Parts: sequence; C-alpha cells; structure tokens
Amino acid sequence: MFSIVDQRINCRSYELTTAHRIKCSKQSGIKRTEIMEYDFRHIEKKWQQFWRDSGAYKVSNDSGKPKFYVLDMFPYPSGAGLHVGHPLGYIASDIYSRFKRLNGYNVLHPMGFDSFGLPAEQYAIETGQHPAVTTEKNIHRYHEQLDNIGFCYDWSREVRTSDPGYYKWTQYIFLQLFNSWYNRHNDRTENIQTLVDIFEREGSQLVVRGPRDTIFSAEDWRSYHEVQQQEILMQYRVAYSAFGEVNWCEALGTVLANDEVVNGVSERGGHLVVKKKMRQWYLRITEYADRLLQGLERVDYSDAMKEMQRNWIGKSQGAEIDFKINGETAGEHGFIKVYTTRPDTIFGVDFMVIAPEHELVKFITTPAQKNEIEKYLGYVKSRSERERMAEVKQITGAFTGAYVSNPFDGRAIPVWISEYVLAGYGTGAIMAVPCGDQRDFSFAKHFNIPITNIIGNFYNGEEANPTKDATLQNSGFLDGIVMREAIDIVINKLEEQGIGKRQINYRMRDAGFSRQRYWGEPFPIVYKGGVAYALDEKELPLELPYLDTYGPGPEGEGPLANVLDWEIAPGGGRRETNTMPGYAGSSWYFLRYMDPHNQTELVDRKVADYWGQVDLYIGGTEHAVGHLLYSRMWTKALYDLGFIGFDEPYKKLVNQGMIQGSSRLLYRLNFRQNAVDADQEQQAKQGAGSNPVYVSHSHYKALINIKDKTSEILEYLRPFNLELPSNTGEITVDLNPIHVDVALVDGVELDIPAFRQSKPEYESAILVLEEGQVLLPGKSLPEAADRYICGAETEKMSKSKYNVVNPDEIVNRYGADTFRMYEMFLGPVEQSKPWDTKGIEGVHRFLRKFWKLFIDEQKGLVLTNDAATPAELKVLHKTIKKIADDTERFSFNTAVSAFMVCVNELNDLRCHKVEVLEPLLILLTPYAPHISEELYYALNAFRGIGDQRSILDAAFPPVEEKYLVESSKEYPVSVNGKVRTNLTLSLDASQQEVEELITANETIQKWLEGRAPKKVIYVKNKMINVVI
RNA sequence: GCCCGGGUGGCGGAAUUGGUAGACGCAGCAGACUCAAAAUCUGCCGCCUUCACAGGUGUAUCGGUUCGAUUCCGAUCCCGGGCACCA
Repeated sequence: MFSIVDQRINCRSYELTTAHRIKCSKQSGIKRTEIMEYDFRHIEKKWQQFWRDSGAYKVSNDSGKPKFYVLDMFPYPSGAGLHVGHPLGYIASDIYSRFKRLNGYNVLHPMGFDSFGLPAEQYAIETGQHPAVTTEKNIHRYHEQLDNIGFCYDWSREVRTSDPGYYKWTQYIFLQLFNSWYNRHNDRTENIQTLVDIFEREGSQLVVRGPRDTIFSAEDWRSYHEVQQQEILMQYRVAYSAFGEVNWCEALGTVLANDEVVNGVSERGGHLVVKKKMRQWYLRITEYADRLLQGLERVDYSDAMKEMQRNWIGKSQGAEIDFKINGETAGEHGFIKVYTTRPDTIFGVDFMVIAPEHELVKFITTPAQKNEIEKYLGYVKSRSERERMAEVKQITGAFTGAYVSNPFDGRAIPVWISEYVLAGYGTGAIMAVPCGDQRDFSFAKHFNIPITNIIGNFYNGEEANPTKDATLQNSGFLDGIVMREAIDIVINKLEEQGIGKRQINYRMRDAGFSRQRYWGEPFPIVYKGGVAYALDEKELPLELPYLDTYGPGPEGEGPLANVLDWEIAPGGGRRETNTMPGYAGSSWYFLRYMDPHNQTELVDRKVADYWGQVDLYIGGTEHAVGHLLYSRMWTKALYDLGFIGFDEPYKKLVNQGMIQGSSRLLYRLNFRQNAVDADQEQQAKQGAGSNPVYVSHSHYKALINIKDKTSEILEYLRPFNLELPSNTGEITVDLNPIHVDVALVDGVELDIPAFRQSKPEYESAILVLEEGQVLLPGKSLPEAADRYICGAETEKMSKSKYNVVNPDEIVNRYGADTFRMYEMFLGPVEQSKPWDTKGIEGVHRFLRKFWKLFIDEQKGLVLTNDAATPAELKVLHKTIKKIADDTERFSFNTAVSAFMVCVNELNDLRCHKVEVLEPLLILLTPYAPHISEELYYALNAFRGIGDQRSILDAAFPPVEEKYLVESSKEYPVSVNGKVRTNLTLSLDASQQEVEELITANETIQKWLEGRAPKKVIYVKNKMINVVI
C-alpha cells in the first residue's frame, strides 16, 4: 500500500526510501477513505508544485537529444482574462510537447505575452491607469490561469513585447531593416552601404525598379547634397518612410483604425472620418512577394492557409499599356498607363476608369466636367477602402470629359473615374471591357456606355463573360484567334511598338508600420533637417517615456508628440513620435525564446542554429495573412543579413478553431400600458404595468407564433392565473429573449434560487415553468418538480452575452486533467465548436474509472503482477497504436475516445495488471499529466522501486503488432450496396471461395430470388457487395 | 462584394485512401442497488412502419459519376472567419 496523499510533500527531500514508502503504505490503511478516491485538487496542486520546484520544465540549449520546437501564438493579455476558448490551442500544443518529450526529444515549449496594444491604451484613456500597470496586472492574471491548467512551459524563457529588454531588439531589427535595401539581382536583403557603393560607382542605372525611381549617374550622385542622397536612399530602404493615407477624425483629433470607422464616421461618437496624408513608416514587404510565395511550397500549412496567403500576395501576370490622351501632345501628361491581366481584350475596351486619387485627374478633367468630378471626389473621400470594394451594387462614377485613343485602332475612349478602381493597385487605371468583366459591364449599363462584343456567342448581352476560350471578333489583327493565345501575341506587339510591356503585379502593398499611438515600440529614429537618422545601437533601447495622459498629439500625431522634452533628442533633432504596430514584436518573438536573456545579441547564432525553425506552430486563422506574412518576411530579412540560418520561421502550422459560447436565454413578457398621452407614455416607460413574466421554453415556442397579438397572448396566459392588467385593449405585450448568465443555469435548467439572488429585478420576476407551474415574486422552489427551461444559442463568447466560462471555475470543479481532456474531446482542434460545461461529466467519469483500475475506493491499491492475457495485450497495443497515431496527426478528440474505449474494455476484462497499466499510464501523461504522475508514483511504490522517477521522462511504449494480428474478419455483405448480412471469413479467403459462400448464404439467397449474381465484389479486409 | 472554412441524431462529434453512417461522450428512457437521494452499475436510444421478425428512409438542398458516395464532380441555400491601423 502506498500513501502519498498523506505525505506532506517537501520537494527537496522528496526521494523516499523504499523502507519508508512501505511504512507509509502500511499506515495508509488507517486513512483509507481519504486516500482512495481521486482527489484531483490535492493531486494537481502537489505535482504542479513538485514540477516547479524540481525544474521539470526547464529546457537546455545544449542537449544530445534531437530538438523539437513547439510554439503557441502568444496572447495579448486583455483585461477580461482567459476564457475557456483561449487554452484550446495551448492544450493541444502542450499535449504534443509532452508527447514529443516522451518520445525522446528535447522540446522547447515557451510562452510569453504580446503586451503592447491598443486596448491597454484605450483603457488608459478611459480610466487614467497607465498601460504598463494594467498590462502587468493582466499578465499576472494570465499567469495564474495558465498555471492552473498544468502547462509544461519553461517560464524562465518568458518574453513580453513591452519589456524594454525585449523591445530593445525589436528596435534593433528595425534599424537593420532601415539600414538595408533589397538587391533584386541576387534576391537578398543587403546593407544599404552596398547600394551607396553602387551609386558611387555606376549611378542608379542598374538598380532602378520603376518609373518613379530617380535616375542619375555616378557623378550626379556624388554631386548630390546629403538631403538629396538620403531621399534617394529612402526609396530603397527595407524600412522606409513615405506619405500615406490614414483615417483622420477631426472631431476626435486622432487617427482611427479601420474597425473604428463605420460608414465613414467614427464608431465612438459618430464623427466624420476622412482620409489624410501623413508621413508614415513602411516595410518594403512587396520586394519579398515572390519569395513569400515560393516559401509556401516548403512549409506545412493547410491548403486553405496557403491559399489565403497567395491571394493576399495576389501575384498576377499581365501587361502595362499606354493609352495616348487625345488632344495632349506627348510630354509628361501625354499617356495614361493601365495595368491589365487581359491584354487580349484590348479591342473590347469601351471606356477607361482611373482611380479618383489618380494624379492625372486634375490635368485631364475638362472645364465642363469639373463640377461633377469635384462633387464625386468629395464623396469618395468619405468612403473607406473596404466600403469601396464591397458595395458593387451601388455603381458610382463621374466622367472627366477626356478621351484616350486605343493604341491599335485609335478608337476614342472616354475616361471616367470611379471608386471601384483603387489607386494603390496596378497603375491605378484600368481599361474597361464590359463584355468580359462584370463590374465594367454594370458600369457601362449604368452610365449608358455602348458595349462592344468581341467574343461572339459567348456574350449574351445580359451579363459579362470572363472566358478565355472565346474566339476573338471585332478585334483587328486578333480576329479568329482564341483569347488564351491572343494574350502573348498582344504583349509582344505592345513591346515591339514600345507602347506597353509584360508586367507582373502584386496586390500586396508595402506594410504600414506607423501607429499614432503611445503603447508601442518607439522608433529609434531622429530627424535632423528633415532627414531620418538611425539612433546608434548603443542608445537602444529607446525607452517609452512615462505619460499621464494619452490623448492625441497635434495634427494627428501620436501622444508622444505631446512630450517635448522627450521628442527633442539630446544631440539635437526631433524623435519620431509614431510608434510601431502590434506585429513588430510578434514578428520575431519565436527567436527570442531560444535565447531570452542574451544581452549582446537578439539571439546567439549557435543557439538559433540548434533550435532552428519552429517545428509546430499553433494559433488561430485570424492571423492567416497579417502576422504570418510579416513574420515570414522578417525571418527572410534576418536570414539574408546572417542572423539566422533559415528563412521560413514555421515548419508546420496548425490552426485551432474558436470555442464559441453557448448562450442561455430567458423569455420575458413585458406588459406596457398603451400610451394615450405623454404622461402615460412616461408611466409606461417606467414600467408601471405589472412585474415582468418569464416563460419557460415550451411556452415561448407556443407564444412566438402569436407574438404580435396581445389578446391571444393574454388568452394563452389565462390558465396560469397571473395577475395581469385586465383591460386588454389598452396594453401591449412584448416577447423578448434576453441573455442570462450561464453560471445561473445547469444545462438548460435555470437555477432559480441563484437567479433570484443575482439581480433585484429577478427577485420580483414571475416565472411560468415548463409544465405550467407559476412561481410568484420571491418564491423559489416549486412544490412539485417543475423547471424553468432556458433557450440556447451559439454565439461568440463575450461578456455582453453572459456566456463567458472561466477555466478557473472548471479546473476548480473538475480538475485540470479533466479540463484538458474535455477541451480536446469537444471536437477537432481546427474546428470551431460551442462550449457546453454539461458534457464535461463524461470525461471526469472516465478519469475516475481510470483511477479505479489502479485503486479501489474500498480495497486500496488493486494492482497485480499477473501476466497479461492475449485479449488484454490486444486492447493495450490497439490503444498504443491509436494514441500514437492520433496524437501525431493532432486528432486529439479521437485519442480521448480511444482512452475511454480502452478503459471500458479493461474494465470488462477486470484487468489490473501492471504489465498493461504502466504503458497505458505513459500514454495518458501528455493528456492528463497530474493523475498520471500520481498513479505512476503509486505504481512504483507497489513495485517497491526506490527512486521516484517522474513520468514526464518515461519512454513512450512501442506498438507490438504481433498482438494485433487477426486471422479472420466479420465482413458486411451488401446486395446492390445495401448491407443485408454479416459473414465471418478467413482473411486469406479467395474471390472464388467468397462467391461460393455467398451463393450458399441463406439471407443472400433470399435476395437473389433464384437468380445468379451479376457480379460479386470482394474487397479484402473491407466488404463484400453482391450485384444483382 | 472578394478570399477561406464549415453544414452528419435532441447536443458535441466518429467514420484516416470511395467500402457496415452515427464510435466515444452528453442529454433522455427503463431497470438494479438504497428507507430515500446522490454516486455507481446494467440495458435501450436517427426517423417512419411493425407486438416481433423485418422493411423503408436518412449525412443542408437538388442533380451527376460509381457495384457502392458523409467522402468525388456540378449547381443552390445557410452559418463562421479574414479583407491590410483590433490583436
């Protein structure tokens, strides 16, 4: 017998002698009932303490074992704390980490906090509490909550993005990017000095990328003034500043995020929001577009994820074509350049649309159209980009009055502006081909522009047809050619004639890297004479100054612009007052975990080489494009610059789904006196009718159909003898579902006493119960067993819907092991699913049954050393195989049911044998580490093994196939695809044998009705199908 | 609007490569134990017809491929996520 629960565990002297253990075991007989049951609270606390004190989760950078790096997308520590949806991915990664550890890997599984961000700042504005203070508090809370669940994090490696020791290196990397340019010749990020060398030697010829780049010779370069040189270099830096548009809200004096803008006005306060150009920092991620695309082929992300990233990058092949503006003589404004992916449709161009922001708009607009264009520009200014792309039903635009010529047939083409053409994509101008593009078609119809059909029967006049298979008509030299083939012909001709060229475009834009906010990394940049200079690395970290108020600075600048003595740098010049966005710190945190305390480097190269890529990354799909692309780009830049030896950060990515809340609804009937005059209206508003009545779900279902008919509702309620207003003509009844806190509900049954106590208004509520009993105000328990049944709805987990479930509560009630397994049991990690606390009982029962295989409540330890039977070994090895397999492919939910099946079967076999249970215990460890460690201890005590070895480092048991071999199988036998009977056959049965047995079978003969089967399909180890 | 994902019993889900649809669990029903309750144990549990045997039907809807479709193809409907300053 053993007794560890009784032991006051002192972890330093934890190793008990065998003699001592036996003594304890004998003593334990006295306190049998205490120690025999599965006391998870005690067990979990004890082992968590033990693991902490023994440094069980400490990870070394130096190990003979193969490495494995498991990473979670680290959380933003919000004030609301964790709800049961958050740990889903953490539990999955924890199980996988522990699984890998049992399989002999040195596993890095760190956790930290993405602790810069807007919510903390918003909270500071509202409450005056400094973001550093609230962030610290929130992190503390997260720590407690995470620790409760028993994760195997090495907390000594924790990082926080808002910690100066961390953001020093974020700033450092920014400076590397600032001091770099992207060399297209060798596709590498290089130090800006190599560019300066090129300029000095040969001018800009070799590195010019587009029409907007300045062209100059080596002599020119040398003659340039410092400011000019810096301006040119800025056009090449990987981190660069330029002017860009932001959502500017004059009334709030601040810049708003997209999701703070609704229908052109601010979400808070409804003030007008317009676009405003401001100096911004950007990352030149577009230079990495192709590598980001190619890199996807070397990583293991879901196809959906890769697809999303590809779409975001949006690589397209097409042509740029110059259209001559009629009436203009060449020169600067002589042409409008369009980008098209369908140059084959050039003869179908009936009009041209340029973005309202296009620089040529003001030059080409004719005096007659000036008014209309300006009116339209005013409208566009109030529209967000998303709105502009989303609302295609609403067609808007304005005619500039100008015409261009079709480069091949000279046809005059009217030039319009419309919001559906975006300035940032392509050249900001399109050639519109209404017969082939639906948006162009709608636009043409709306503005009565005649449509040219170049695709014959493929076009029906009702809608556009984007086919590439049509044979071209009305298309000059392209007549008779299939569109698909015409594309190249046109491009070649354009290039020959010098009026266009082949062009690859990306929808992706450079990443905006400035935020006009306080709670983020300050830029290590000082402006002198209008030129941005990097701080010296020795001056890092540039710490965020302490602020008391967080209001915006002048002219839309961030709060830092209000702190003059910070803004003015010691050596002269002004600091950048923008801060970096949320994804700055999160773009490289996976590197810092490897070497979190390094004072001299962001990560030691040797350490980075040891850990290498993250082998498994788990997080939500909401980061599919943003965070993942930025992070991938940073990794490529750091690789080019020699900091690390790999250029893709995450080898495998698993996306966890969301756990939604399961809301509970009460159905409230409000009785309102109909207003005859203002006085009564006032009365009605004050609820001067009677108490609200809450009806149970069955009544709601009956009432919902008559909810607009007050008299019928009152009629329905009459049998309940409620004291209701009698003059039916003068009252109105409303039926409203309202959210009730899920903590007040057991399953769908309302906990009436708790409900009464939760709010004063509920104290006085009248409840009509499911079977028709009525509970008057203040009354709680009905005489007979009747219940109030709530409605249920699946929605996002949020405070306002009262459906948030805190993991602490669950852990307290059922234990961390149960919680961990239940989260997994809910369904596939990748899938979204609702939380239902009720179902957790099943998992908890499983753990108790599991416990009972080892320890009986009455008899104590029931383990035996008897040899296992073949049946028992089969159960064991079937389970090992299934668990290893399921865990490896992240199918944790089926693994949990495999454990349940196994325990049910061992129960039926009354198996308490160590030979079977010990391997099983090791299998369970990743899922339920606490109970496993406890039972492992018990098992070792039973065997009288001296040293307490932790189960964390046990060896994962191997599958022995020999116990799984079968010689026969029960085959389902179908007739025409419908199963009619079963037949047990030897596994090496031949087709002929099967056919003979089939035709002899009674049931099958019945279906054959004397005919011979047309065909007998026999798939070995699967099924048999008889075709009649 | 565009991109991505998902629709299977009362509920969460299983069916790994086209081969017995509903494993496992919750809820429910019936029984055992108990003075009683809880806990525990046993059995039943998609829908329809049937005392039963058995039969029909069934994986959002419609259509197709196949000996055989939850799985593959086409169309439609519904729900969730993302769309560049929320993180």
